[in-house]
Amino acid sequence: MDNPRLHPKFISSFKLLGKPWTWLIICVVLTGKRRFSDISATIPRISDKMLVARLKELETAGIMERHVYPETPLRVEYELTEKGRDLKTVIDQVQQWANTWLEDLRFVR
Amino acid sequence: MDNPRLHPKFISSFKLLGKPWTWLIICVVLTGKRRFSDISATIPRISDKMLVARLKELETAGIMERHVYPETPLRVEYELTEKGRDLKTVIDQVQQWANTWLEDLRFVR
DNA sequence: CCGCATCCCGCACGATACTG
DNA sequence: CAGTATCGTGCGGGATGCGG
Repeated sequence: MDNPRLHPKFISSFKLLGKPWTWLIICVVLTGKRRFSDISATIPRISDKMLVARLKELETAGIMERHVYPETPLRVEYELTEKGRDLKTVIDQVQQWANTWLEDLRFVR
Repeated sequence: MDNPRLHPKFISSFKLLGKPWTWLIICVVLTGKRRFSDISATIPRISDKMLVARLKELETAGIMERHVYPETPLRVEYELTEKGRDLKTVIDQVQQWANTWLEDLRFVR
């Protein structure tokens, strides 16, 4: 049996989606615009530095949009593009798989 | 609007599936039993060390099975469990998303 | 205060060589 | 062939600083 080829697009998508936190960030913003501090508070133990880095990557990839409102205090909101919202189908599948196969190990490392 | 809660099972699954190479490894073994060297050759630039580490993790998680045939030369084959094969739906969704939205950027970093 | 940059440090990761 | 051992390096985590 021949080995399968890994499609370049598939490899590319995991260079982005395979990184830590990325999925959780998308999952949080999936339900609507979120402020930086909202995302930070919703995802346990993510550092500001990582959150900034991942958000920038997602923005560059055309998955996330960044809106700045120059108020005081400064307000920045993040929103998924259509490309990003299309990832909901993927996330739904992961959720379903997790519900089927994973015990509720709340504190796994 | 309230922030969504991140379901513990979803967070748990990300701890495994969010690691580098994991998805590509699953993708390779998805089509049938594979030897260590097959997986290594199919995935570009993965180190033996990482491949061993990820395979062990997947085995511990009940996603991958390891079969040893004590021949000479030694033959070891890896195979997905039902739990692992169920991830095909997720991978199919990612493939579809990639086909829709990604340019064929073969050499993106 | 909020969003983000900078600094330092430890650990995961990468490359290479070696073993049963 | 299927892994181990070893050594460097770069990325991620945590604390702190800083502009607006």
